Amino acid sequence: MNRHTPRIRDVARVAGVSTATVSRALSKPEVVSAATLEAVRAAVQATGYTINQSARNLRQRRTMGVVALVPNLANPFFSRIMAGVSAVLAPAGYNLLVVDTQGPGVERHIARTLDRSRADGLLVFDGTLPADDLLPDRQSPPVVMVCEWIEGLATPTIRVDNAAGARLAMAHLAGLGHRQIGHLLGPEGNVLAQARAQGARAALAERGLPVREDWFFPGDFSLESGRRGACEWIARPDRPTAVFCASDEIACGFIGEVQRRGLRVPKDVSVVGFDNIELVAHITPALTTICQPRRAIGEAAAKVIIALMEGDAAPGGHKVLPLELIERDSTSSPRN
Amino acid sequence: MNRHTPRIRDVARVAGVSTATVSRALSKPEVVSAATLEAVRAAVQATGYTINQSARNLRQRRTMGVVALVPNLANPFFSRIMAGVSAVLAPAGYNLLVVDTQGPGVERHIARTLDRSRADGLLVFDGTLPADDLLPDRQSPPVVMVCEWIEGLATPTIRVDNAAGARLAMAHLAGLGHRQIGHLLGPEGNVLAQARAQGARAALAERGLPVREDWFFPGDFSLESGRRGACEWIARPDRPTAVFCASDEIACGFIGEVQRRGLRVPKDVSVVGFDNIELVAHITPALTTICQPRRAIGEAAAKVIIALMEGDAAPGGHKVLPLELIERDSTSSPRN
DNA sequence: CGAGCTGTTGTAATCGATTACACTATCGAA
DNA sequence: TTCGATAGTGTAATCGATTACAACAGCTCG
Repeated sequence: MNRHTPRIRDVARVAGVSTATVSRALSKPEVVSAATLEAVRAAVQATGYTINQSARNLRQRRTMGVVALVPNLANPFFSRIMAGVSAVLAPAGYNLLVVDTQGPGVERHIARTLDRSRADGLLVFDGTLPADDLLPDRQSPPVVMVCEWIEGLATPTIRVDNAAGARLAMAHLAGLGHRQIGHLLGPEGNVLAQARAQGARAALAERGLPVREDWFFPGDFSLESGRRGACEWIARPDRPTAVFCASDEIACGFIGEVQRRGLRVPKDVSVVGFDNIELVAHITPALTTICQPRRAIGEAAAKVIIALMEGDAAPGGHKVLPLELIERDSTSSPRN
Repeated sequence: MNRHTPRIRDVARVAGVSTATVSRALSKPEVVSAATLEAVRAAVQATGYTINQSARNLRQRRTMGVVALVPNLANPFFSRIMAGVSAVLAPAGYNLLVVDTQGPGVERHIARTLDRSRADGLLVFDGTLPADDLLPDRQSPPVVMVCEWIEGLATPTIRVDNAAGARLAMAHLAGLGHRQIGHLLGPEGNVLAQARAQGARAALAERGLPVREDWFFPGDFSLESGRRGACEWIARPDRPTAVFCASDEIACGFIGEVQRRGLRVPKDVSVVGFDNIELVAHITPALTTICQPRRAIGEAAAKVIIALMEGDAAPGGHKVLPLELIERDSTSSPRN
């Protein structure tokens, strides 16, 4: 019958009221009379009307969209956080847009998202973005940093205390009797990696244990860098009896290579990871690791950005979620 | 200075031209004179103008958005596919919206996305959605099924030949000399799980090997279901000497539990997975698995949906991407 | 009985870009 | 010189909902 999708005008005609009334019936039902409300409902049914979001967005000057800027979408670390974000955003009527900050020519694309007509809010998971772009001004939507942060940028941040997590790990290893403890680092410029390394150094120093830079192996959070770390670790004549890895993926890569070389975990080396991704409970040995409440991080981030978008000026600012050491089978007392 | 964000009218005034000209200068530069183009460019610079997407969307009757309906966002299997999708969508100017099809009350939310004013295209990763909702009509945007599909729904689909993948796995195990081969199933209603199970059965039958239903262990793609499968497998007096798992996560859960019980892989049981997620190359033993080209799947899906959105009526329809068995260390000849 | 509410509805302006159509200037061909 | 084609630009309608404002009915209160 209708050659095009029904508009609010069609509903109004069928219901015998004005478009204003239809609009009100749909968005604030409490201001229209019961009879009219019913008529509108029926007309909506009859016409199969669905609202045109673009028109509403234009008029209301918002997009109902939240953009998540994620460094490397392929990293499974983010998936559970995203699930948490989505679980809060969706019921509130917001759309979750995902943008990968890696890859060629993304700068342009990111810049595009940074204005209000694109998104009402921004969740930034990447601490390496140029801080200038994220400064709050009239043009750009509110920003919440998640996990990572940018030094000197005062923006609400949801994160964990990474240094404290590193201390937990080191305390656990030291408590088991290890006195020679190394660290597999995350990527050089990364704030998480830095905080974890700094926490590890501090924990060693506090206990009077050696802080040897040649036991801090370079890496980048990836499996492959864990594997390389294992090669370097093995090659060292005086190698640490335990290592704390800046991520679970590093730990998996490390353990895999160590085992492939015929050594045993935890017998020959104890290993602690960071993140507690699902899988590490099931590898052999099950990985002792620092558990990040990933879903809670996502949920918290979503709640804060919603509060900001809906006008709450100061919705709590920085939020630091608790970390926890999960002891499994990859750590034990050193051999002797 | 300006109390509000600059509009095209402001640019027009500064450049001394009409809004129509500004619009043309920005979207089809070839139709305006070089001088005007330059003036507009300068004016855009001067005013800091950025286009208002909502207005453009309203007028052009599109949203530049593609929605991905994903069952369980937390599943790392999807992350690399999403990276592929994003890598194609972003340069083409489309936004990627992600919706989790699990969780409470999502039906309403999904329904909302299914009209043209919300998204220009739909990528469906969930084969359990009601087929009716996805039937193409004037109201709903084009749909591409990815990985999973819905029986009887003629919609372009990007997938792999799951049954063939299962055959590859079984052929590999049979080739090693196994004659008692089991299968850890995916979730019951899932088309992927069904296709893989059916392929596994067929491969066994073709070779005259026993097809024993009690060697088909129930599961749901998860690590935990792999662990449970291992418990059941161990409890069986006459257990198969090899198992093919419907996903890598199942395989990891299975291997972990088997090893925890003191048995060895592949000595006591050979294991083949499905997907080739990054991690399984690094566990011990490295997992032999069927490699899905996940990034390529994402890229292909994005290309097809773009073609559909831009009007190509028949952009190739079904596309089946190649699978490959990757032999690692979790499979060997049976003990005797 | 009239002023002042309250509750309900309609009219029309508005959000900001795109684009159909009309118009002018310029140039080559007849 | 005139006609037509072409290139470049402006005017104003349009996309579809929201909402400021006004209008009006029915009531209460003095």
